[in-house]
Amino acid sequence: MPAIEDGPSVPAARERARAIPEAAVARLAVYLRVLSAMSEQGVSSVSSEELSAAAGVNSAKLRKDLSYIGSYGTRGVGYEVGVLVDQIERTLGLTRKHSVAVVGIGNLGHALANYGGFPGRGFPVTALFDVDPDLIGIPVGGIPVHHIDDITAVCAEREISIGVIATPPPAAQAVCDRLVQGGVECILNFAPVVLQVPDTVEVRKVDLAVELQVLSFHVARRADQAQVDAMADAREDGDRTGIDGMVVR
Amino acid sequence: MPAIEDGPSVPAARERARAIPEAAVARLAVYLRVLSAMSEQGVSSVSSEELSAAAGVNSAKLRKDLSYIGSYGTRGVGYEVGVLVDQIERTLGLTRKHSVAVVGIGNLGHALANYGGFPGRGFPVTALFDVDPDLIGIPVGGIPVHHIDDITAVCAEREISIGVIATPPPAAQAVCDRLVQGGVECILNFAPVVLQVPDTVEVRKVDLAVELQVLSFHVARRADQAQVDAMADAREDGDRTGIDGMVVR
DNA sequence: CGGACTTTGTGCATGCGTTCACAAATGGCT
DNA sequence: AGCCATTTGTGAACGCATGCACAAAGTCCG
Repeated sequence: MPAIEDGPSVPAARERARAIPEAAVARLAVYLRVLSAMSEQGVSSVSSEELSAAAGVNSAKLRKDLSYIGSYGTRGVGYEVGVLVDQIERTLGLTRKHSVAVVGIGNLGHALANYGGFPGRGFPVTALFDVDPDLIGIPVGGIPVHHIDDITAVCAEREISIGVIATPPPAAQAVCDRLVQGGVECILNFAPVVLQVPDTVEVRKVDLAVELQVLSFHVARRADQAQVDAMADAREDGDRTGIDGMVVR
Repeated sequence: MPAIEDGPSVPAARERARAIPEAAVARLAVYLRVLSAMSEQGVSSVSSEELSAAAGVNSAKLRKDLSYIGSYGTRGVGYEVGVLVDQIERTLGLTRKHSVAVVGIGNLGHALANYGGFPGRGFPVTALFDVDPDLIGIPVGGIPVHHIDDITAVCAEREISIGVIATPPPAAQAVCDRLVQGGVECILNFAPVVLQVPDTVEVRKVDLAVELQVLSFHVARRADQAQVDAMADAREDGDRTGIDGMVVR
């Protein structure tokens, strides 16, 4: 175990963080949840094979993902659940609490606010905002609702690090601008709008319509494939099938 | 023009669908929304440059994405908005309506049910399910709630093509199994659980906790980077900074 | 104590997706 | 009619992520 050794040690550990592929980060979060569940069930050790199966990924990929955060496994044995949980939490920055603000207390906003201390601890929702005068002042999920005009001030004051936008599309960009002005550098956007932000700000988008449309694409692809198959079959006995014939199986 | 020649002819048009990268499909959905908005504003023609800017992507990528669905642009001019909308809708399979079932009428389920005919038409929510006896029979967003024991029967009967899981984590797998048994081949999963499904079924996952944790990672990365910068500065005048010193700016 | 077995960590090849850069095509202008 | 400006469509290079396959490392058992 090296002493302090300055140069390489600390920055190396820090810069490694930059090298983790985005996709791997998302998977680490999944591993973390699985590991937490195991930990609660008293499992103390796990192999890459078991963990990867539980997380639904390839075991080699899992090991590579874990290697991004360091070598915490024991060859011939596996990983210690507790150690892995700690290391992943550290890598994901979950050792510090991140205050979350939710803007737009419609159906979705309600759902988010009531999550309370978000799934898998560590994300206290500490501020809510809306335009509707009827909502302001009334607590939702124990948290009072402020007017969106106060976003900038409140976010700056409470050092909000993550802003969640759950407003109707037309309001999203204006809300986003205020969040940014209030010092928020990470935004989770549920509004179906492409947000314009300075490149110091990180945006992640959850778009229901897109998700459904991607699924729709797969339904269509499947139907087409079934049709192609049917035509291949039909060709064998004379090709009697109409081009737009629908195949139900 | 080849006669039957097996492979190429009709299947070519169909197989193209299979060749569209998943990532491109998701972007097509975004383009579609932007285009619809333009169409409503009376814009009839658009260049790849304009459209890509509005969608927040590189113009070359946009053109390549559009090329996956065919050549519908005019060189020197651009694309006709209406044509593009039609073609994308066709590719995404939006010409047929896809009935959607939502399972789990908690906060999130409510939000989903009340979306009504989902953002950007074409996804009527036609069935709701929950376990809570108090909810059953009472309409939410105009749609009556059934018991989850009836999932299989109702889905089969109404030819539901997309199932949305918005239940607590422990219930998710069982619900999923019933949806699959009812003939649902596409599932949108909001529960933080890795679903096990036959590989004929397509699952897309929306995981709030993962999204937040990825953002958290970025916050941490940024803080670390600031720290590294600060240490580099400090080193110049003697390196007095403690290793775990936090840098607030 | 040594050998066999297990499991990690990773170099390498493969494949996919993104980006560049340019030829081909089209409309408008003189 | 011919040329120029513009913009598409795509071949090719690049880069990243995935998956394989194996050496290194460690445990367990006889």
